[in-house]
Amino acid sequence: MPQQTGSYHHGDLRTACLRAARELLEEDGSAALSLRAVARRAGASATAPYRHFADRDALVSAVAAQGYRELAEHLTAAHPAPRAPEDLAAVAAAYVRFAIDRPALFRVMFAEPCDPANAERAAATAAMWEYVGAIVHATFPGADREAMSTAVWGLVHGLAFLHLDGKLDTTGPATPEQRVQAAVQALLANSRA
Amino acid sequence: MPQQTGSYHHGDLRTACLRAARELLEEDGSAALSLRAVARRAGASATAPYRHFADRDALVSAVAAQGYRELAEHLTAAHPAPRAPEDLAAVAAAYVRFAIDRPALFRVMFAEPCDPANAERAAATAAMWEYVGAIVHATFPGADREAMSTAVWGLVHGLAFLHLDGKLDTTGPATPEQRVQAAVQALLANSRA
DNA sequence: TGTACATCAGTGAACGCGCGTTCACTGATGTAC
DNA sequence: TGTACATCAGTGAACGCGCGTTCACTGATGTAC
Repeated sequence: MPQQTGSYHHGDLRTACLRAARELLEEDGSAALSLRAVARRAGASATAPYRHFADRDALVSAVAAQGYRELAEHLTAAHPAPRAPEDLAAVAAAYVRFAIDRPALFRVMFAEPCDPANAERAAATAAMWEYVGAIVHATFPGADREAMSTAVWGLVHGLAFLHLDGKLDTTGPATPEQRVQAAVQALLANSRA
Repeated sequence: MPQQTGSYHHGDLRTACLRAARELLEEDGSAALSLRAVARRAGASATAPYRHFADRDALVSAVAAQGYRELAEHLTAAHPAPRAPEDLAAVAAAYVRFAIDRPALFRVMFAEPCDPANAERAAATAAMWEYVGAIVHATFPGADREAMSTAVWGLVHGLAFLHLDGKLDTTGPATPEQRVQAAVQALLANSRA
């Protein structure tokens, strides 16, 4: 029976690789992840990761999947049960904050071409949809759930990328959170008028 | 006096490189552009582009700038002078259509790390902001222009990326345009209720 | 408890690849006389 | 018009790089007796 946490040669190279990948992403700021660099950082030979990942794509997908889970936790922490538009704006701000704090990870999660059939990624995306759908439904019970979910995710996702790519004028004193909340509220307030 | 359109060795390698880059982007679907591949496709030696571009980044920025100009034209063509939310939804749909039809170019424009100081890119971004600001102001004269522009660009931008990255459930019969318009309208309609 | 064996995580050399960039060059074009 | 020269776009060899992946291997660990 193989042991999970034992002290085989490395101990837990799979976890070490994921941690190394995260470190590299955060240091570089670039979303480019190489198997060799990850192995190096994990203190293993260049080919050791092949014992744990079928190929480079599998490593990248595993990192992305981890990111999806963390994002879900981060959003839940921002507001456990959003019911009002203001709650939703807080979650939106948290989404953008997550992207700004982990730009390379966020790009790996969303802007990197990858195997679309990867089960871990597909499951994570589905979970994200379920989450967005649920809070949208709680906030706008009467709305077309699918359309509204698409709009809300689109909005926060776009705000995240515009921040990441420096497309927003950040010369003012406003924080990203303030900008996001102002944008969301402007949309709602104005369409009410 | 150097002639612009003459028949020097190649004629107009700069233009040929840009065209080659576009072809490669459209064929690959990948946003990765290499100077060597571009030169090859343009029928020149690997180093010929250095007569026209300082380095790889300059080439990529030139391609991106071209993309920004084309996007602006594309949006203007979708609706010359948007004044109502419906007009805006049409422009939003055009934005997403542009991204779907030229995914690799769109990624080069927005999701590729690049020299943020590049003048051509900065100018294109500024022009984009002016355009969005103008149509937002025409459609919602009373709104906070900056916040509303941020929200609108964020929304369409996010919808574009979610489509590009296959994060939307596309199993239904709806076209991307319909999905985008439904999303935009859901947001407006519901916040009115 | 001790020994022989099986497993398999990790190694390290090697492969072929395409890349960005440099450099001295060549040769077609344009220009001065 | 003809010749000598200057310009400079494009060439091709070469550099050093990091990459993904393969392969036969080694050696620590766990297991059966």
